[in-house]
Amino acid sequence: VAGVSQAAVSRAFTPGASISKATQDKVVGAAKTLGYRPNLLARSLIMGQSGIVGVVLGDTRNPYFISALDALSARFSKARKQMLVFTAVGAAYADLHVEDLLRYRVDALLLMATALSSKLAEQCRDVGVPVVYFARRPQRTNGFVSVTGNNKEGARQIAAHLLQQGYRRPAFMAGLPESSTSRERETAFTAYLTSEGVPKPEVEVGNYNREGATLAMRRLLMRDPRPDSIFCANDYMAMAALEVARYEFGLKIGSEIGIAGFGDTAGASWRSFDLTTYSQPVEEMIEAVTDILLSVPVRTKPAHTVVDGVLVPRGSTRR
Amino acid sequence: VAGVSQAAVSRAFTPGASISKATQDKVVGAAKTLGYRPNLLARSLIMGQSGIVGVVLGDTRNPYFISALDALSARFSKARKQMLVFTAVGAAYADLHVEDLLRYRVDALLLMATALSSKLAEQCRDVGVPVVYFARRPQRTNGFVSVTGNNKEGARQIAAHLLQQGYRRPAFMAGLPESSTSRERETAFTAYLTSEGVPKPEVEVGNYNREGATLAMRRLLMRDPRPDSIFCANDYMAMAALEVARYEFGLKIGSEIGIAGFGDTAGASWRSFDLTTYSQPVEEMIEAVTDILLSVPVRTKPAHTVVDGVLVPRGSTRR
DNA sequence: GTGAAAGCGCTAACAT
DNA sequence: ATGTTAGCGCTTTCAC
Repeated sequence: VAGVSQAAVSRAFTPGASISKATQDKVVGAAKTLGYRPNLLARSLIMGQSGIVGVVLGDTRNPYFISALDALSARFSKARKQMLVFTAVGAAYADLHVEDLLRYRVDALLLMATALSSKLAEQCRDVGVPVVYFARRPQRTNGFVSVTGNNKEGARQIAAHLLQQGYRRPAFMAGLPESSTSRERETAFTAYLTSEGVPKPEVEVGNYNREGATLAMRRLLMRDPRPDSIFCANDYMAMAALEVARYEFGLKIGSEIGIAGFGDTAGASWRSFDLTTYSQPVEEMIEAVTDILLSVPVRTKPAHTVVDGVLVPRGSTRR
Repeated sequence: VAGVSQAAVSRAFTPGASISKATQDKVVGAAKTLGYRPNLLARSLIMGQSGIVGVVLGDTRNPYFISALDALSARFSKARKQMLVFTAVGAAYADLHVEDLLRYRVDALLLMATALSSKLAEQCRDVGVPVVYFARRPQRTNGFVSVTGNNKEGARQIAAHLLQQGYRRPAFMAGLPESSTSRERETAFTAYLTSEGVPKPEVEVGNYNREGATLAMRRLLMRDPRPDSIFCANDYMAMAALEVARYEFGLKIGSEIGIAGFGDTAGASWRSFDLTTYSQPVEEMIEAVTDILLSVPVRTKPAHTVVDGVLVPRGSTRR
């Protein structure tokens, strides 16, 4: 090295360490000329924590999760945390990727729009790796943490809005039938309708993707009697549904068929869609996630954070 | 441990190591009951390579890069490589994030739709970390590798297509003026037009985002004489431009105004847009990237890989 | 085919 | 405020 001991170098790169300005400058100067950078892998080894959070992203088509990733990256880079990212689209469970992430000794796991088998989830807990679910809830609640939008309230408000606009035969397009998100939205939607004396809505499954939503919408519009409005479990499917109604069935959106989504995702506000929806505030939700993740040792936060959104009425449900 | 030495355990988890089936089974069995997983951080320390590739994503709004990330993740998880991901939207350079990535001893760097200051780029080379540019080209070509779509050929074909459809006053909407991608598309577009005796196209800058594209489109459509067709530097801006023309200016897309994009990104084929574009085959481009990244020590690949696309004519330029 | 010992680059406790 | 020493969990010669 250039003049000092190994330990001094370590201290020079540790923010609150006891070191004199003089030696600190010497070390930093030498580092600059040598192109030296502390090896954080080695630091992780001894410190027992890596500064890395594992992220598994289950749905990349939906721009909502991308903006969430974006917000997450911004917050993490401020906190000097890194993200080890996987996208696990097709797979039902994120297990495979999580197995790898665990080997890299991630400090925590964030599951966005995906779930974990309960076996592996328990293993994570045993190893002491906290697991946070984003926009999804774990099957068993024991000791896992989740951050979601307000699915129940949102679905309720959409239902109320549809009835108030004069729609009498609302239908529901589900996402992935096994996802907690879709189920919660469906249940609350149906509950409100029946409480108002409206018959149980027709349901088709769109699998949260475009092709599924297109097929599901065709099936819904060919039913007899035809639904006069559709609540789709997310905006992404709603946009596909809207195009089917407009371009394949020649329906006037709003007056002849009402369409609502969920999330107020990028695209919903575009003129081509002008989609009624219930917002899921990304920034707020990500803040809740990072609050949990960055205070890893502490666990004072409530197990399930539900972030309220707001009804965003637009042209797609205007009669 | 459960019966054997430390070295044996290591060999049990190293695919091609010399170990008997019997001890291997013993070790794996013990590992399972203990919940043991090899610590890849420690392995990285001694092996001198981490198995991690640093990815900096410069444009998350454009779904093209998301699908690229998706494809990348799929290929990497097969090769048991990890991705340390940052999104660096606002920033002109990815330097800040790269600095952090270097400390984690990433084996390679992938810059998607973003660039690096030449100072840091040189440092990467000095440390022996290969830098791959995706959909962007480095300023200085020395020893850096890039994978791009065929910007020149694509822009040329778009220009030819517009003229052939009978448009006589094409304009260009640039992305980020400093990005190589936008510049290449503009240059080739202009070159073809002038070679055909058409006056130099009007140009406005849309900054690759929706707000910028909306403003740029308004400016273009208020020019006198008004352009009769617009080539936008990517699909994402083209979709915004199309909505401005259709909903704000009441123009019939295709007959009254031609609009073309670049990339054949998600959304371009939707009925609402039906956008003429030149494709950038994600899978092929990502394959080129992974070929380079996964053969790290070797460097036989050409420095700049250009992946051909194909003209996708759609309704937005049909007169 | 297996075990012993050394060392990857760092931090932490202790001594100075 | 600084240097010394030990050790984080692994892979790797080198014996056996």
